[in-house]
Amino acid sequence: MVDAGETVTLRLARALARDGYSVDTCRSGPTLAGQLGAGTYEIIVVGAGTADGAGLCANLRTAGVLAPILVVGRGASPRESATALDAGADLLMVAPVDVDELLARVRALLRRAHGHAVVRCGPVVVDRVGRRALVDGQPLVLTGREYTLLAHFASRPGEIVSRADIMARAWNTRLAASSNLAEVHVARLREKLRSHAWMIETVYGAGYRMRASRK
DNA sequence: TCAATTACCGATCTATATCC
DNA sequence: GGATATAGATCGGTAATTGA
Repeated sequence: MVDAGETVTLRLARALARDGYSVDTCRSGPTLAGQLGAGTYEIIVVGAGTADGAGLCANLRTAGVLAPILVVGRGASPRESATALDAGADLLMVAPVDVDELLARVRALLRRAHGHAVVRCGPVVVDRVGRRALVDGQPLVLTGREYTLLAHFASRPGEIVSRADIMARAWNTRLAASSNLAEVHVARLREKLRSHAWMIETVYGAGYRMRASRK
């Protein structure tokens, strides 16, 4: 999420995080360019406080960024809207933005970009667009962090996921590496998986591995 | 030494009650 | 009826303890 107006950004970012999204924020296009180098994003939201939203869109597209871009404008005229869309924006919303509508637009853009992306790993099914998870067809009630962790594991079955990777994905590495947050949340996730807790296997000294079936 | 578990705390959200 | 205040619930985090 790019926005120079921090108050608005924080409010929307908080709403997105509450909905289970992992959110990075930055205040300008150049800052975003640096962050894009460090990782990939499923969607980019350009806030109303950004000086040149259309220009930023154009730069992102020129740089080869394919992720959907949602631009929040300040009462944009039809001409300004057209400029932003032509520059590479996928959707334009006019501030002030209703948070529920923003979340719905984000989901819609992700649907358009990915289709109904469903990740399956044995009895676990993760709907990445609907942000739901099922085990043996039964819905799992997960918090945002727990969902992020499960989706991350499920998309890498059989692959060792290090704690550093977990921290980077779910916490954007903003916390100290000495924190045992990953352990705590994995434990909570296992608790909710109940009889399927075996699916998250500890790889001593390396991290965790998601297994689709018992050995 | 590393990983798992548990208890506890603070921040935030939500539902309900009260007041104007 | 709408706005505001309050209490309880929930979530995310830290720290301490235990076990392999």
